[in-house]
Amino acid sequence: MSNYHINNTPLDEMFKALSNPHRLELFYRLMNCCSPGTKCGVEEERFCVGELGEGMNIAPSTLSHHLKELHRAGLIQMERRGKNVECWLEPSVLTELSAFFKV
Amino acid sequence: MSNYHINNTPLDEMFKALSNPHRLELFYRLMNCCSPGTKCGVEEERFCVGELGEGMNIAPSTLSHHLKELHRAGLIQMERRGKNVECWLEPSVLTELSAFFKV
DNA sequence: TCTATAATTCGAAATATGTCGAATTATCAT
DNA sequence: ATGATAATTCGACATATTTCGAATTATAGA
Repeated sequence: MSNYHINNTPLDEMFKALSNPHRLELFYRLMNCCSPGTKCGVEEERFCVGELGEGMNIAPSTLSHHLKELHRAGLIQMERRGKNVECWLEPSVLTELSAFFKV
Repeated sequence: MSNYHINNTPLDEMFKALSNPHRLELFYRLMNCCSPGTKCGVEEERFCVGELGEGMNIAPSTLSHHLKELHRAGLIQMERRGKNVECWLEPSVLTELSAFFKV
């Protein structure tokens, strides 16, 4: 049986986390803000939960739930800073996912 | 909104197809048989449905269902040859999925 | 044409997921 | 302390998914 893991998370759980359109959108937003040289490289400018969900038309509780799923799957990082909780993405996750599909 | 598609399939549907352990296993088996130079490069030696599911302990109807899902998501190819239905994987799918995660 | 094999379709049942609103917790500013 | 803002937890409900067995279809061979 395939037992492929990335950072101790079974790969199918990672894909499950990415299999919902809202969650994929959230992940995608973090992808496009955390590239080296752009926004989230700088710690002070990470997205907080509320910002991340802007324009997505989902309840705050749903947003929270989705981000927790992404976090549980090891896809994103979360950390409270004051009233906000900041989210970001470790580039190594992208590298390893990319490598999985590498021909 | 993220509208990332690969071959006309929304990316979240591809990940949904890969989000089930059995389906991921099936996909993985095809990945490890269709690399250039190995098995499935040669048309005569592609896996058929029954072979692909060997040892997975799922009913034939379940196996069929899962492969259909992978096919609907554009992840694998299927074609009847006699009594069997052959399955294989186009390398371009791997390339594009890998590219999505490329930092 | 009849039989065996490979695979699919169908219907049903159990389980999981996505979503919301209400209540709660955490933190900051006054 | 009190109030305001950000986020989470909880419970409920509707919908989707996974799985099976039985019935069906497709094909090859005797």
